[in-house]
Amino acid sequence: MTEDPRPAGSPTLEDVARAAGVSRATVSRVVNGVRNVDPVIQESVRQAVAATGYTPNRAARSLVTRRTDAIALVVSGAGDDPTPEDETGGAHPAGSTGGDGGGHHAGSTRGAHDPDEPDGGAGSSFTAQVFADPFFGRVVTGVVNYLRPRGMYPVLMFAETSRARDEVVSYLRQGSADGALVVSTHADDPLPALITDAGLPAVLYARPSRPTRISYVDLAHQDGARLAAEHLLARGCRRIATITGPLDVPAGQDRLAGFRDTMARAGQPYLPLAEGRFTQESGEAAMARLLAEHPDLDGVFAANDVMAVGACHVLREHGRRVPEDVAVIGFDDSSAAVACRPPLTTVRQPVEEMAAEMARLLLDRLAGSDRAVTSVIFEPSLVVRGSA
Amino acid sequence: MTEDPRPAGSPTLEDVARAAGVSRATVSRVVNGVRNVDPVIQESVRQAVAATGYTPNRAARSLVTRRTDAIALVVSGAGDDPTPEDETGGAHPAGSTGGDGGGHHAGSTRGAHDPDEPDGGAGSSFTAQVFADPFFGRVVTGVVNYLRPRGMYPVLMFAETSRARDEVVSYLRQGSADGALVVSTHADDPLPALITDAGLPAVLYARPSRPTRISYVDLAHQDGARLAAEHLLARGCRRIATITGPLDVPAGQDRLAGFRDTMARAGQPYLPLAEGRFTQESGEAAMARLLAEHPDLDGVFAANDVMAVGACHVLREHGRRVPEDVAVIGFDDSSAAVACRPPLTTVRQPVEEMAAEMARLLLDRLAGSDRAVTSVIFEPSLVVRGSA
DNA sequence: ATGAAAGCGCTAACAT
DNA sequence: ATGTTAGCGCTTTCAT
Repeated sequence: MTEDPRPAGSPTLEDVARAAGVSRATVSRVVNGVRNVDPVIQESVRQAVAATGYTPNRAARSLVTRRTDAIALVVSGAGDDPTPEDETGGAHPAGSTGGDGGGHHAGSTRGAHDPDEPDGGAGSSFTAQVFADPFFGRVVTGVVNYLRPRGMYPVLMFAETSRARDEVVSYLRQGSADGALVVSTHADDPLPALITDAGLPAVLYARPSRPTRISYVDLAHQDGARLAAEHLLARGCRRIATITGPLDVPAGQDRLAGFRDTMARAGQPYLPLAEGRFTQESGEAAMARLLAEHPDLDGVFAANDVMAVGACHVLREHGRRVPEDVAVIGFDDSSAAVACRPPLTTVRQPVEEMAAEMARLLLDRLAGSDRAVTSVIFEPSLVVRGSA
Repeated sequence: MTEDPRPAGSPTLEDVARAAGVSRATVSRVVNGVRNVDPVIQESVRQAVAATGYTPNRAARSLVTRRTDAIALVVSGAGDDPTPEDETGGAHPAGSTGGDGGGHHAGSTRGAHDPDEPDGGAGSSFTAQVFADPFFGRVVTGVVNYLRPRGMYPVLMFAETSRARDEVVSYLRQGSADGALVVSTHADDPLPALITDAGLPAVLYARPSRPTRISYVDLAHQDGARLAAEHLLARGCRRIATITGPLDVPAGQDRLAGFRDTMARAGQPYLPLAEGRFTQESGEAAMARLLAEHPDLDGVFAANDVMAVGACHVLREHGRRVPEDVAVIGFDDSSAAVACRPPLTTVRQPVEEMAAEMARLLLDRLAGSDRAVTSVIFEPSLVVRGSA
């Protein structure tokens, strides 16, 4: 009987305007907090908003503002498209605990799903490996903590194949996100170049291995390694070895360089080393090699905590006490460090703060207030716990 | 000189249409793969698309389709807004390695930032705790692996305060995402109800502690606990204790119930227990309590791997060998299980598959093919490694 | 300070 | 099979 056909969907600006007896433009101004609005009208509009339960439609808003208030957080690898023989090779996310491989399943497996790599399966997939390392969770934490107060949320993407990289670029070009925060886990990652070539705003975590005109945050890795070396030396260690990160990525190179330099300056020209891949498993293997060749070593610097944990395990299995017989020092100050027994003395990388800064740089760039390409380098610090 | 004022922004459908000499509608059809398009025209449109470098604008598309192809992945807590005295209390994300607390920072701290809880700082923040547990990374992995082939990506959100919950609801109401996948870490989480009350599509990971008309995936926790009990019993353990999860969440309750029942049926009516909070730290504390009261125990079931790891540490420190003196069995089969020495025998929860299923349920619901509220329960399985 | 109107780029009837 | 047209809901000149 009434001539008030309720609008089907959720209320629009139009509805609010009608309810408040003003124009759409005015409601829009109030909603967006634009000045030049009569306080009285302002109030009535607010009431109308509340009464109607109005919520602005993001798509409509984006269409005109050309902003989405979403940013992509992409974890990038350097791999080419996977080829049959490349399945497990090449890729080594910066620190994973390695394949969940071992262990045979016993007991009832009458689960509703096929156990052989179903959708979303863990497998040795890149995404699975990525989160096995505490590092990425910290990046997410830092990014979220910075973004959230600003009403923004990260869209999680992975770019480990060229196909995935194209999808990321495409996603950004569609205007699905205003920019990208990229954490690269590999050397020669083509993604940063792809993004900048497309003229898309982005900021990196860590210096790209290929020079690229793009802002990034990074750690003074060499300084961190120096802290580690000095600590080991000060402690009296004289037969020191190191488990490096992958030597094709800057972080791996720099940590080694910084450590070796400090050792050399201290009159220790010979530094046994074994390369790891930032995974616990690789750390274990590296430690075993080191121990085989240098049974008398009394100090080890691992280029990250996860490998240090692996080293501790192997040392213990070989009857060495940590830190009494062999002092071990890690890098990152991740949750793995405190979970370890003894807790790891380590070089702290303020990942959360660095990630937040990365987000800040991107947002500044988006706001247009800071167009220049810059880099922000953080200082590491030593955290002394039980292992050294 | 030419009368071809290049469009400022990126090319639109209009541009492509002009280049191909057809109408916008036709281009739209080609782009969206709608049938009824002459192969010849189809080809010329494709060329025009390539030539112009066209990419569809997501906002414009969303505006009319009312779909964003984005889904929210929200990690939810039950906390009220934090009050001064509530800072560290109440909240216990389902498993974190506990505060990074210990360890004093030494050495140079001439970092560019204030060390006292800056933007994005780790602190004891909810987000930081969440990712300290391997569990969430696995959820993300499963969700991403399911979504990605479908051209969708998760938006990461945290909802640990009532304010944050409102923001999540608001975000969804704005049409920023088509639906939500929610992983609740606490008992009495109000978020599921808030979401369904708002008529928003969502699927849960784990049965809500309050009955709610909402689909979810879950694990047959009791069956898992039974597997653990049977294994310990079969192994010959007769003085068995358990470290439970928080007893106000279903997963904690069910795992205890299943374990206790199986023990009772096996003629073991007395089950010493200590409650943990799914964190390594709490697992350590619980183990210490158990050991103090029952120095002769020979088997321990921890309600998750992270606590089991803590238990192993404490047992070793008290001179017990695992598994020779005390057998330890965990739950989840997370990366913590294989990282542990000895590697943990554990009850596997197929988190990645469950998360993928959760995503599938949501997408089905969004596609309208499946409106009914359902639950999918997965079967756990026993993974035998070294600790038991 | 407020309203009218244009238009962001796209899809989906509807017409042909 | 293709083109025409009418919006989707919003912000933003431009008038007033």
